[in-house]
Amino acid sequence: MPAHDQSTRRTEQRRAILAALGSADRAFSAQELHERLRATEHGVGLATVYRNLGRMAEEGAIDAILRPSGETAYRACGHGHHHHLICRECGRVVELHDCGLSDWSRRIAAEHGFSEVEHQAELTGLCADCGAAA
Amino acid sequence: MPAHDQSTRRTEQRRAILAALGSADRAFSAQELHERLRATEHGVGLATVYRNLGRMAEEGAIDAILRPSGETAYRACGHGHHHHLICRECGRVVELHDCGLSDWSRRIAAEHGFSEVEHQAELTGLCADCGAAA
DNA sequence: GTGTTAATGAGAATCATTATCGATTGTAGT
DNA sequence: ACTACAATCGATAATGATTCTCATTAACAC
Ligand SMILES: [Mn+2]
Ligand SMILES: [Mn+2]
Ligand SMILES: [Zn+2]
Ligand SMILES: [Zn+2]
Repeated sequence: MPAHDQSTRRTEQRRAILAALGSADRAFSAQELHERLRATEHGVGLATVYRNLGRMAEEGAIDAILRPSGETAYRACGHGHHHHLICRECGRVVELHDCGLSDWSRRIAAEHGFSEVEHQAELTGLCADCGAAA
Repeated sequence: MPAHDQSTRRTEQRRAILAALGSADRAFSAQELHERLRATEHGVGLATVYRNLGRMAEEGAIDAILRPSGETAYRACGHGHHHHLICRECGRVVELHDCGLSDWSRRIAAEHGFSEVEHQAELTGLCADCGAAA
């Protein structure tokens, strides 16, 4: 009488992580999220934060953003192909569902005999608020 | 009578590092470069490899490429603004001095009230050789 | 409820990168 | 060529992020 089921379980920790990401408009690293979760509620173990972020990312539920420092940050984004416009001061993230690279990418790939080409792009700058700090 | 000079010294190690980078068409991480240098010649200390790559990168002498894993790889590139087309199989790097993002970047920035916007983009795929491995 | 087993969490282990600091060495000056 | 000295090197310790271990907990199908 084996309980045969390998589906994903709805744990309290995962709910907390998703909730934290969902309410923010910026991306958080595992460390940052762990810290933030420690305060509120009952906290979530660091390993659990890493595990869930990693899983959710490969399931496509959230987006992984690689910071210039090399750390990975995560954000609950809308679906479909898009890029990010990130404020390098406050971290605010704007989703860009209007991708202007497809044509360029395709053309370059052909010119150099490359196949199965993927592209990755990101814009960084100062958002309206942070840019006001003249 | 102090020897007042803070210029960059021409050390044997730096020459070796530059030579190794210059002969390759792919990017190397500090670890990889250290390993490669260990075989040939008299080898260079790991810390020295890190120091010099870091320095050369911020001096603009070489390019730093952030891999998806988070490690930083370096390559001796041509000057001026450009992007990279990288084979995800063999690591070959093609410099793209034809940047097709300026317009898109500018427009997006204006639309969202961002200023001082920089863009970063990279194409990955299979080069002609690696794509032949049907 | 009970059983099965995915999920958790405290802490050890990895791995890349950085910091130490005494030993070298490039160089301007003589 | 000889000196003086700061820049550089290199062996190694330290850091920091991420992953692994494994005993304990808790979803959830029956
Ligand atoms: Mn996104
Ligand atoms: Mn380059
Ligand atoms: Zn901002
Ligand atoms: Zn290739």
